[in-house]
Amino acid sequence: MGRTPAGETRKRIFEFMRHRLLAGDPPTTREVQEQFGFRAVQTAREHLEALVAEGLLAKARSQGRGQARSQARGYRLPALLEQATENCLIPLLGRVQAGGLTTALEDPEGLLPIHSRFSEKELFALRVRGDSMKDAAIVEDDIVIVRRQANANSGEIVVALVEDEATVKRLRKKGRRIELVPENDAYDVIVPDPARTIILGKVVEVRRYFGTPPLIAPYTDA
Amino acid sequence: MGRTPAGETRKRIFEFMRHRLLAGDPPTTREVQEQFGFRAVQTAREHLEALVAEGLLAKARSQGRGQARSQARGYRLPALLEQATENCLIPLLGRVQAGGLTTALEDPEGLLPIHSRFSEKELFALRVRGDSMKDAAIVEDDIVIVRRQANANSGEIVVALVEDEATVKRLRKKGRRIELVPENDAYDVIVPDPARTIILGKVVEVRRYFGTPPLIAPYTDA
DNA sequence: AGTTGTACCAGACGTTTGTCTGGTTCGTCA
DNA sequence: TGACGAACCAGACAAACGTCTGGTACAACT
Repeated sequence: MGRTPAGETRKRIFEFMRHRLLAGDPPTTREVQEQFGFRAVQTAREHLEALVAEGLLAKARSQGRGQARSQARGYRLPALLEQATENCLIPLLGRVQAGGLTTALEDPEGLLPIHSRFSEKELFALRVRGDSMKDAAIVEDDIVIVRRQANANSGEIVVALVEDEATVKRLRKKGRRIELVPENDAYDVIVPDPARTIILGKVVEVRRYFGTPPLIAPYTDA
Repeated sequence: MGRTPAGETRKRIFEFMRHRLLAGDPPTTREVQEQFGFRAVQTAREHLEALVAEGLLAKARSQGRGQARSQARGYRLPALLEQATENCLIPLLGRVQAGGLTTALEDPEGLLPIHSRFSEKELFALRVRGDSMKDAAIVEDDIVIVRRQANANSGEIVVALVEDEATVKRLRKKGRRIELVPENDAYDVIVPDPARTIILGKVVEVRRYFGTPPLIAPYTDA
């Protein structure tokens, strides 16, 4: 029977699917059936296939062999399919004061879940200490997300290890020399000894959380 | 045969699972088997069950009835299980200049994928225009993530609709009156007409992207 | 030499789950 | 009034998939 107003149930089903899929828990056809009180699997299936036809859902490929049948729990969000490098966990390193090179990078608060175009392995996050980048709108307790790279262009904001201390500054190249420029009149430009300075990476993102701290997963792997 | 050095394959399997699960595409036991070239399903299964025993993986509950059997593609990341309200898509609204109340909130750039403790429905994101919050380290083109709420405490940063224009300011309450305080000496405090002012929500997060823009999903639903 | 533990293999059983065939009810439009 | 499509239902088949039983090979320790 055409019980519901037309497309109304369909929309609710899409919302349900979207939530489950974003949670990483793809439902089966029968779970959809039960969720919406259908007495036939086929009803749920027809709605789902209609959503696929509309392009709102996608079905996971049956990788490899025959393709007649889809896989179990195989509905996906098409937008997420395109961007494989979506969800990842990157180490969030605490505010480092000093210490050796290795210790400077091994004080993890945990793993920060982010969405990024970059590959997970080339990223890490660092909590900012001090106000030397105040005029670049980066302040104490901000989290900078850093892409590991040994070089950067002049003008980019980088994380550098100077004399075993990690610091966030704007990079300025003068010929073959480099300078680390704070964005705060109260601080002086650092002209580091190249032999004792390593560029850890380039800041690709800044985040600041008010009130509620970010979701952080416990640090598990190395 | 004890081919691999001990725990080496196990670690690689965990990495594989983690990637697949974060991508929202949980593998089957047999997919793990093929991925690692095992000739028996059981081998993959034993590794997976070992990871569950170590607490690195979890198995999805067979919700409801008997619990003897797990569901298909049922391995999950335990950290993600605990926090159901993880992954969500929130509308990113463009920089609004003017326009009616409704139009002010309906100029979506797309859907921004984020991880948050808040429920998806109470959140939206807004691109910041102008430098009136410069001293609070919020500048042009920043993205503020806002939790919808009609009231806020004094001192919190809010998004308010004043005379049909959306604006980010710090809220100050003076008795029954409210003030919207810019954090920039070049601007004056706004003492808005309460009848023509609505607090849209409170800023819970600020983001700034350098170089590479954020991942944004196309706007689909209403 | 025996024991123990890890990593692996072969094959099977039974549930889960996608898919199919065929049917009903209702609203809409010609 | 009939045709048609949308939404729904009943029941079944077959592939996918978790799980089990019973094995082998090898290293480490006693």
